[in-house]
Amino acid sequence: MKLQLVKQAAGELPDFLKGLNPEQLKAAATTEGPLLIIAGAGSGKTRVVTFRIAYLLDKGIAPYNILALTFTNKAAHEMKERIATMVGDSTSSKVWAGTFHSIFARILRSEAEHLGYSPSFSIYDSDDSLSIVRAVMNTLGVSQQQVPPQGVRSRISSAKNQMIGWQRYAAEAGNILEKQTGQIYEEYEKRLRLNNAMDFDDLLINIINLFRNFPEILKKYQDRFRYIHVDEYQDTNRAQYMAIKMLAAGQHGNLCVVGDDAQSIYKWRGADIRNILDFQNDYPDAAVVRLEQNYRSTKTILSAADDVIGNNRKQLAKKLWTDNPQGAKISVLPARDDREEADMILKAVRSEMNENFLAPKDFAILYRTNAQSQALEDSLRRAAVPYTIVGGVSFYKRKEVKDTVAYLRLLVNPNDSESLLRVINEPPRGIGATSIQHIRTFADERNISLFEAFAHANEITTIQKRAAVAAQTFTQMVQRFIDIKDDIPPTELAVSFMEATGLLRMLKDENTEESLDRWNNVQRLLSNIAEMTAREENPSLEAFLQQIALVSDTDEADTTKNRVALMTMHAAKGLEFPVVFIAGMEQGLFPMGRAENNAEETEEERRLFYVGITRARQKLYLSHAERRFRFGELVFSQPSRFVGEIRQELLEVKAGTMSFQQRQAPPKQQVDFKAPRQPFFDEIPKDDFISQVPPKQPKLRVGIKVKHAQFGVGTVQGLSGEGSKAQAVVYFPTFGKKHLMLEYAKLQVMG
DNA sequence: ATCCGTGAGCTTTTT
DNA sequence: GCTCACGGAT
Repeated sequence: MKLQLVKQAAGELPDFLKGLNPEQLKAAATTEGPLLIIAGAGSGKTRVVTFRIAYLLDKGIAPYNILALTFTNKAAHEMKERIATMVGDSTSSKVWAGTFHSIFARILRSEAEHLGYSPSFSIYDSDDSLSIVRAVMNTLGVSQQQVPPQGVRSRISSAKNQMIGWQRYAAEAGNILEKQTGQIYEEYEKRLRLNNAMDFDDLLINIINLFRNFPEILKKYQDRFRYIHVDEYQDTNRAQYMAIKMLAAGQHGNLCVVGDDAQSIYKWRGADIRNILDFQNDYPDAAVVRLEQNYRSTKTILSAADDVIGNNRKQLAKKLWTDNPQGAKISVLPARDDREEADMILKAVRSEMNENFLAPKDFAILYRTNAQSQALEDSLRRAAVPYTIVGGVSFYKRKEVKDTVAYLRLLVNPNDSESLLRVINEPPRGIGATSIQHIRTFADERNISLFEAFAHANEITTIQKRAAVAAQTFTQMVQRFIDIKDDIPPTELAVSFMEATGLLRMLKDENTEESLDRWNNVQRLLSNIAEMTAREENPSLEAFLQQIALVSDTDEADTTKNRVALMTMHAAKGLEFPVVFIAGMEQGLFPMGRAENNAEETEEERRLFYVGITRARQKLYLSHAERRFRFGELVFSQPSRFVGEIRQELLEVKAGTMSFQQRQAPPKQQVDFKAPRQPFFDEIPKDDFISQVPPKQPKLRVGIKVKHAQFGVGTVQGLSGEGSKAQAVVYFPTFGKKHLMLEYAKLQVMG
């Protein structure tokens, strides 16, 4: 009966939908009204959503009537690409597909004036917002020693995600800490406003404010977005939930959400799993489709995932199954320490490559924290196995890149005082903290922006003439570029502006390996602008800045290259690999220490493990170390309880130097912390070690070559003073003559 | 203003 | 083990 219905429907459906299974087909073809797709790991979720959109287009729905919201740029790109292969580039590119933040930023930019922002508002990332919190704390006289700024920032952010403004936050503040946070919150918000800037949270909140206060604008977007898709719905927070609800409340309101409650791993960032659990309450007439057939993994891997997630309580009913073969058992690799763990993984990679004809790109090594990548990298590098780190320290977080971005922001948004302060002494312009303080007071008194105050520095009696001249010279330089901003192409503008700032010159003149690296990074950013100019229809510096504010390195990871991928399990969501390693399966690390005694957090960690397991198609390895370096200290730990949640017959322990059984049975000899420690790694013989300690005072003479940490190699030209007053005059080819205090400057005598 | 050493905090995870 | 703010010294 049901099958017949499907068949009937299928008769009218375009051919390309025929490759779908009945559930997938239902999900793709139910285009009207609210729809909840509960999509288990590896059940073809992305495929279904892209087919659904292709189907809508095929039915004649205009591409700009379709909205698809994702969490990462990567997911959005992938979706667009897949749609493009089905309907062509020109149609696909008109579909509104992007991250919450980028789509909302785009809308906000065209509606900015309604909310009192200018369209060229700056977008602050979490580092920027942290430094504003710090600055605010300084002006309010709150000690950063007593109140960690990081904590303040996260309290503010989580308040914003729950749409609690500073007024309400302050009113409801119970303890001193909250009252203090409330004050900082207020000042923080005011400063962002003055700077014509939004943080990530504002991009969501301001959309809601816009829709709330301007019904006609809301209606415009409700009419535009007739078909709304939300990916990873389980990860939406309160604000995202509200925004979606408002958009879908219009006369069209065809809302399709896709998610898997078992893969909710962003609670810490404000994700509210209730949003998906309660979808059917919010939309009583919602259709529900469960995608339960897994096309990705072996039976073994799926059973393990099932064993693990079964220990969580709150779940939507679903049962994943697969037609795939049973597959190999899951290997457990017990190691003595993190280095041995890395070596065991390396060994396994090599033998898998040889035995199963796999290439580096078929492997992923996943871990809980980025810090774990170090040992793994070392191992792979030594063995010359090509690898790539996904995520990690972002290109856009490097100082010189942030400085360049700040310069460019200043160009499009001179009100952006944070950016001004960031770059004012980069290169040094002789405007010190005291002068800046006075200029700031001047700005506050006249209620003008810091930039304007800088421009009128000559009227400020409290600062030195030299500083005033420097301040004005700087603003005049920036102003010259602001004046021609719209008359010349963005790339040309950016390049000549950056030349004029002196930043490039400074880096070049420093002429060290690091500074040339930095110079290159600035150039790379500039060439990104050129790239965008070539790609976009009407390129602008504003658009470029908005775009880079919202991309992460995870999005840029080049998976096309044939390399072993290293990343956190969070970064791995949505990906799949034939062979997956999960490293660091230890109590205190995974689950994290703080989660161990907290049921909810343990459940979230468990979901993260579930995500990790289900990335694997054919083979899964779990490794753990008995001890590892954390915070520069050797830490001992037990194997993770999560490993024990997988039924024994699915596991196979690869004996390392010690067998798993030995450590699982209560060891006869508990590790005695007072006992002399086992030699760790290849211990350095004592004599060698001592000989490496440099003598307290290097024996310097005139004419000898020395090495300085910053200036490099130079020649000693003179010596003076004794004991703590001892000084040397050293000539460095690239830096010239330097007077150095021997007590501080650690000079190495060159052999 | 700039350079250096010190000590605290950091490691969850990201748009 | 690393990074960053801070303080002391020049």
